[in-house]
Amino acid sequence: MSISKTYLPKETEDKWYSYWMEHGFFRSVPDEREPYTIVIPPPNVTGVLHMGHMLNNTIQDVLIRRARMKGKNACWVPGTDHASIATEAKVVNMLKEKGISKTDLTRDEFLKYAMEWKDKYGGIILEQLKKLGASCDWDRTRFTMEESLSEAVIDTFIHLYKKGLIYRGVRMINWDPQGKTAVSDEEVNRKEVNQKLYYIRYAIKSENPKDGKTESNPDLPDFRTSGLSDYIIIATTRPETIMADAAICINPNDERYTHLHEKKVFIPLINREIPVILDDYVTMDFGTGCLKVTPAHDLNDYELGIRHNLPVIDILNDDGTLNEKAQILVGEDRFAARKKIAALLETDGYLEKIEDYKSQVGFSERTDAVIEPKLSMQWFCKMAEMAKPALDYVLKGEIKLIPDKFINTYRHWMENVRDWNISRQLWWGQQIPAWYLPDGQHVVAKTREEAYELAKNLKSQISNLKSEDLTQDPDVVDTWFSSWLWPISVFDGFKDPNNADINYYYPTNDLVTAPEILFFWVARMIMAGHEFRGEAPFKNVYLTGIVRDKLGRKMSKSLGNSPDPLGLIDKFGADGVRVGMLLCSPAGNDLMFDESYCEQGRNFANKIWNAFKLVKGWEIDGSLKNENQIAIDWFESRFNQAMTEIESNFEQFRLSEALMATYKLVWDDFCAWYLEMVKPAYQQDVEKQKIDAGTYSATISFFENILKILHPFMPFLTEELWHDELFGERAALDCCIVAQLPKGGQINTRLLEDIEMVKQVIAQIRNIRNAKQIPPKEKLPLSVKANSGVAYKNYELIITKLGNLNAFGFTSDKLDRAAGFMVSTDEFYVPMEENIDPVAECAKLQKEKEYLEGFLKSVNSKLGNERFMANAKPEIIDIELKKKADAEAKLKILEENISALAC
RNA sequence: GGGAGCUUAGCUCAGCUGGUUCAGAGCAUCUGCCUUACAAGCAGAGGGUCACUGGUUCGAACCCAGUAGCUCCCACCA
Repeated sequence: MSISKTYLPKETEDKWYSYWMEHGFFRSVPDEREPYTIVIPPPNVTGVLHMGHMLNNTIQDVLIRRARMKGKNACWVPGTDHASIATEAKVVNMLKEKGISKTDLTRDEFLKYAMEWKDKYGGIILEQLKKLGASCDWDRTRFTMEESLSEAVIDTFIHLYKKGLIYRGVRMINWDPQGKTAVSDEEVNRKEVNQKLYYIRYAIKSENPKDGKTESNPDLPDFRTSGLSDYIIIATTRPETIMADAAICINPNDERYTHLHEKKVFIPLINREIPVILDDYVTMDFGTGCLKVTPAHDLNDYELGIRHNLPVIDILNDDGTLNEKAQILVGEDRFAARKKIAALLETDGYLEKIEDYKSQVGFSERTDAVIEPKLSMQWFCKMAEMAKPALDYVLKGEIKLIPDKFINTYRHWMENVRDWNISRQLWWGQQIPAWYLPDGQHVVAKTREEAYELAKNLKSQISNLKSEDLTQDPDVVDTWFSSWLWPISVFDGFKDPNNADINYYYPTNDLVTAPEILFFWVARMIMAGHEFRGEAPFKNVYLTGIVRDKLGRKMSKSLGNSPDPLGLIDKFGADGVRVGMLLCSPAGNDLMFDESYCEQGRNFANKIWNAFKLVKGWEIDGSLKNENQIAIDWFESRFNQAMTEIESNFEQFRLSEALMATYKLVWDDFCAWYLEMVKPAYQQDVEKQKIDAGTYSATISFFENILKILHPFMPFLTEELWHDELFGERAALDCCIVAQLPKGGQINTRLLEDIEMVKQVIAQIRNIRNAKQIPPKEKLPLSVKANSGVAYKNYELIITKLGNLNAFGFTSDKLDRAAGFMVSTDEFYVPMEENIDPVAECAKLQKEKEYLEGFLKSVNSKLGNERFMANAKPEIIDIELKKKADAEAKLKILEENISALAC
């Protein structure tokens, strides 16, 4: 049979994924084994796979596969999030394209469209995850808006309401005029924006009617010509809100304005009279020291308004246009109005000046619209009480954040947490289970019937209240109010709090997610875990970095700098991409992604494929003796050593280092050294090189173990090779995916050290070839003058083979006419036909000597330092003493050689 | 404005309790090789003022202080 020259991922990936599915390897049901559980951070149901998902899910899959191979009952629960704002926006757009407006539809009609749309386009992302090799238990796929999960949301709402943790209140909220919904503080991105600061004149109401402006004489004074000083100037970035002004505020200590105390002023253009109030909230040295107070459109102004009992005049519609309360520019968008009002003010002489100004403006995370502070009746969830235990889990280490630098951030947030605005003015989501009576009172209940029963018992209940008189709150809850239940709800822990699944799988083990949602999601899951199960929902939270491009920019659709993940898989194979993602993802740091990492991954897959091809081509000759025992013993030790390194890396979630340790073990130790040591030598006269049975079986066994440790990183390639007849007959269920990782074994450190020396000898021989332009095929002789304790005789075969020698001998004398080198204190000579250039040789030795002398000097100064001897740990001193002895021994030999060369 | 973190080779990063011949890895680069598994490869090599300045210490990439640059989080100065 012919084996392809390179590994061809396309021929294996779908095949093995289907095979794993068919044989139920991803399936998990509770049993007597120890569980290992991960719940996926549910991607948006309408989302498509991006690089962040690739990273995140590669990590989860590596963890889950490794747990499976360590004998645990590994369960990875997949699913999607209904993502109310994002999905509703998409559905609204889709309808708009069809010429349907959301406002023309009833709630039920809209939801029907949305559900159809979700069924058609939703969940694509889960199919994409399969291409990556994600070994989720697909039978457990959940959706945050499916019936039982929604029911959990409603039940928890009612539970928290009864407990007094959910309340309704008027609050200044972040209004997204584009999404027409409130968003939480955390969903507002503040960005610095170049703005204008408008200086506007407000006329002061005169006590004396003859002086000018009074209520009865509200004609506009002409500031341009009158030279009147009976006005004050305020600075604002939002001139379009002057019509909503309720007062002008000055600092009571501001001496410039004492004459304004108790005065009133007129709002320009509309000439509404407002008072001048005093509050030391106003900074005297900012702007003009006069602040226009607009309670309806600014949080601080709102609070000022409450303190001073000011009216709230809301001049904006929900879509950001001005309403009739503005009196002028009604119907204009807020930004258009800003420009127009500036022009009006200018025309009428109210505009003193305009300055450039930079300030922070809030943008909606979902729609990127400028957030409008707006007063609104909203539902809130009290946080302080729930935050306390959630903080303790992390501070006490019951939940570990990896990397731990996030603990500080977490603490800061939890200690300063604000109540959570959980209502959203949308239809796509779980509708708030609150019911309003015609008189405005409300009850909270799961169904209309229950609500009616409660309503009937209210004190001030209207006579003849009918069930139909109740109207349910039209809003839905924030998406996070369903996803915070995820680790519990996926196991039906609300509907059936004592079921076998939840008891077995909860708390889950590791959570892999992005630091961006540490508060949105992780913190709240911890709160919910504590509140509803009395237990943390997971033990470790691994926070991945943000995938950025080579230039360090966040990958985004608008920048177009994100590669298509499926395109990458197509190009480099899923295994190659997985390796590529991990190679550039140091724990907890952002990663600068570049395709070349995937290329490296693909090359690695190819390397393994070719190693397989080599071994596959071997034929056993039973009559041959095994002469490779040393190589076999060495690799076994090396393998066991690497296993402990890899294990330790995994324990610390250093996945990229675990991968690198594996990479080097396979590429360097196995392919470049071990296989080269044992592979049958090139023989021209023999038809086909053969191998002895002992070496063959050892190599096969090594290879199989290598496939196992590679599997979590490269599941497809390893499964493909696993089933080759090279490894013998396999039963249908004997798959790499469920193979058990080898247990660690003996590590012969002496042998490992010796082989390191041997490698150096071989490298030096190759160096001589390079330097002297000797072709690799030409065999060379080598003589050893062994001064250290290394038994080179044992390694004669290896050195002869890899150095391509024709003679390997020992000598007690230095050789002339030979290229020499040293490894540790041992001397090696490659006799040469030609004369060695004594000058060059001498220079080389002199250089080495100088280095050693310098080194020895520093060691000696340490050893001669009383304080060092007094303070350093004994083992450090021992090391220094050994350094000294080694250096001295080597120096002695060098000096002899130099004098022998007579230079 | 407040807080956290980062700065080590061209790139991405290790460097764990201050002490191995400690300045490392992978990639990239350069040189030589189409050697019978692999040119997506093999064999070698070069490459660093550990951001800067001081301090502590017998000893500092590592601890401390300051400076510069970058990143992130939080925050209501119109």
